[in-house]
Amino acid sequence: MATRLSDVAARAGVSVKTVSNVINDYPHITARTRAKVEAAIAELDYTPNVSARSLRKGRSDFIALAVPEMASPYFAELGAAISRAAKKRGITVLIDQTEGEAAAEKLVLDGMRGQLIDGIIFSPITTAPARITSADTAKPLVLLGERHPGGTFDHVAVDSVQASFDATMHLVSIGRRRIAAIGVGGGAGTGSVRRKGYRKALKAAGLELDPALEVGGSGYHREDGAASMRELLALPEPPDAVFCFNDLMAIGALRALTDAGLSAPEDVAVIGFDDIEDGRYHSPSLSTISADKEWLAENAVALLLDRIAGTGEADRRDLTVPYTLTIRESTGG
Amino acid sequence: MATRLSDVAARAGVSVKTVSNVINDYPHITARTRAKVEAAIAELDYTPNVSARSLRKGRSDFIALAVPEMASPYFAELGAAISRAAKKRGITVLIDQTEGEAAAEKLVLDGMRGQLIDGIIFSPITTAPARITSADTAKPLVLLGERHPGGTFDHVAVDSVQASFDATMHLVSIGRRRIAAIGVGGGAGTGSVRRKGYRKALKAAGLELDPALEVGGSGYHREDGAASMRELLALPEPPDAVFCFNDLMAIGALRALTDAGLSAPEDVAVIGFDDIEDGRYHSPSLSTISADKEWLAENAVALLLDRIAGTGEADRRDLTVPYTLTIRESTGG
DNA sequence: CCGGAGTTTTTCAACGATTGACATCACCTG
DNA sequence: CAGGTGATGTCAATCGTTGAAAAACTCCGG
Repeated sequence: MATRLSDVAARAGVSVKTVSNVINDYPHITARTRAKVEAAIAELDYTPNVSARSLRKGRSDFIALAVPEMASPYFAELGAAISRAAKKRGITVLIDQTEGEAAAEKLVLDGMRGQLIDGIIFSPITTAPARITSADTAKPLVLLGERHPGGTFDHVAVDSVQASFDATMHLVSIGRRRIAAIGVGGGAGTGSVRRKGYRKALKAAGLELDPALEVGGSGYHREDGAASMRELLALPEPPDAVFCFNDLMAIGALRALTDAGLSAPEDVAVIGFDDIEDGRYHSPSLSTISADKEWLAENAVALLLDRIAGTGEADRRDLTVPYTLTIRESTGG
Repeated sequence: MATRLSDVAARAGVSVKTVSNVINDYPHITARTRAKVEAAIAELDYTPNVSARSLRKGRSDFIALAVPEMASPYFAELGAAISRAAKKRGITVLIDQTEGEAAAEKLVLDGMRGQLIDGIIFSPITTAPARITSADTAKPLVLLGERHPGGTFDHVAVDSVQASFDATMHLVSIGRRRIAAIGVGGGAGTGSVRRKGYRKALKAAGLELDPALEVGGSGYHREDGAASMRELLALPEPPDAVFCFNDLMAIGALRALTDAGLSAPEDVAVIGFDDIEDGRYHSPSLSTISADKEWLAENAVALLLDRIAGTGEADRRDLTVPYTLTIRESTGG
C-alpha cells in the first residue's frame, strides 16, 4: 500500500492539493473534479497516511484509554464501550495497561506516546488523583473513578457514596444486621469513598459500626474477595451480609462462601458493585450497583473531544453517571 | 510538550545529528557525549515524535490486534497478554474490535489504519480464514484461531481437534455415556474443528453419535450456552455430560442447569474450553482446556516481529500452543 | 471586449525525525 | 610527522500531508 496522495493526483489529473481538498471536504470544488478524484481514490484504494497527516496537523484522532488492567472484566467492558463510542466519532482508542504501576501511570500523564495521541481518558489506581495537576500533562485529560474535590480535570464517575449507601441499605432492608464491607483499602480513593457510603447507611439504620467487619486491602480481584470473606467467616461473630466494593471481589467472596459450606443469600447475603457480566450468570446471580457504562463511555469521550477541540467550557466539568440497584439472587432477589 | 530533537541538541550543546545518533544507538559515541545528551533528554522530558519518526522510517512500532470483541473474557485476557508481550519489546498494541462484522474484518485486512501499524495479529470470526490471501493485505499478519491447511500466513493456535478429543474423553472417563456438544455452528471454523475432536472421541469410546446432542449456532456467549443447554434438557433423553466449545458458553450452560434445578457434575458434567478466569471461581468451578495464553502471546508477537523485520523464514510457520486438561468441580474434579 | 468579483486550483513551504555523503577535528601510532 | 581512526558536525533530502497564499479560471455587467 504505497499509494500516496500524489499517485491519486496523477491518476485524476489534478494537483496533490486538490486531492487533499477533496478528502478534507474543502467547500470549493466542482462536482466534476470531486468525482474524478473520488474515482481515482477508489481505483487506487488509497488511504491517507496517518503519520504524515498527524505530523502536519498536530491531530491524530487517536485517544488513549489508560486502565489498570484490561483483563479485568469491568475495564474490559468499559474499554469496549469507549472504543465503540470513539469509533462512532471517527476516533481510535489506544488502550494502555498501567498494571497498577505508578511508573506506568506517570508515563501516561507525561504527554506519552510521543505526541501521537490527542488526549487521554485515565482511570488511575496508584496515583492519588488529587496529586494530578495540569502541570503534569500537556494533553487534554478526562478522569474516571472517584471524585476528588480539588481536581483540575474533567471527570466522569458514579456518585459512589450514594450508590454505596443504597447498596448497604438494601442489605438492611432484607433484614441483615451484621453487615461487612470488603475492599476498604482499595486504590485511588475507591475504598474510602465507598466506605463512607457504607458507614452512612449503617448509621442511618441505627447499626453499630464494627471495625472487624471492614476488611480488604488494595487488591480488587477475585482472590482478594475470597481471602477477605474467609477472614470474615473466621470471626467469632461472622457477618450475615457483605457489601463488596466491586463485583470481582464479590464473586471471589461467593466462592469462599461455597467453599465453607455456606450459601448466599441464606447464610450471608452478598452485593457487589459494577455489574459485570459474570455476575449475571454466576450461581447465585449477583446483586450489584449497575452503572450505565454506555452513558459513561459516551460522555467521557464527548467531554474529551470537546476539550481537544477547545470548544469545551473553560472550567472543568464533573459528570455523574446514572446507576441502578440491581437485585439478584445473592441478596434474595 | 513541544520539545523537539533540536531543543535537546541545543541543551546538550551538540548537533541534532548527534542526538539522533544517541537515540538510535549509533556505535561511535563517547561516553561523555552520550551522558550529556541523555541528561538533556531527561531534563527536557523529550519523547521523539512518533508521527515524524514513523513517517521517515516507515516503521511505527505499533501493531494491531484485531479481535471480535474485547469485552469477552478470553479476548480480554489474550489482549492483556499480547500487550504485555509487545511492551517488553518496545511495541505498542492497538486493539481493534471487529464485532464480528465482516466489513470491519475486511478493513483490518486492507492495510488499515493508514500505514500506521507495522503488522497485525488477527483473530478472525466471520471471514473464512481460507479466503484470506496475502493479496488482501500489505502488512505482515499472524493468524490466531483454528488452523487451515491452505493458509498463507503464519499461524498460532491450539490443536483444537486433539484438545477436544481430550476433553470429550475426560467425560467418557468419568463414566458418562450420553455426551453432548455445544457450539458446533461456531464461527471461523472453530465449531467444525472442535466437533471433529468430539466425534473422534465418541467413536474411540464406542459411543453412538446422536445428532440431537450436537447443538449451538454461531454465537459463543453465555446466553448461547444457556439456550443450548435448555434445548438439551428439553430432549426426551437429555445428556449426562456436555462439552462446551468455550468457557463462556459453559458458564451459561451451568447457569441453565441450575435454573432447571439440576446440578453439575451430578446430573450433567460440564467441561469448557479456554480457561478464562471466571471459570475458576464459578460454582461449581469449571473444568476446561487450558491453553497457555502467555506462550501464545509471546510467540504470536515474536512471529509477527520476525516477519516485520524480514528476518523470518520464507515459508509460513504454524505454531501449536501447549495446553492442559484442567479438571475442576464441574466434572467432579 | 474589459474589469472585477468570485470560485477553483495550484504552488510553496512547513511539520519533526532520520539518513547519507562528506567535512572536520583531535588523537594515536609507528 | 604522515596517515589512520574515531567522534562529531554540516548540509540537504526525504517521508506524505496540509495551511497560507497566490494564480488561474469563470462569469457578469457595462
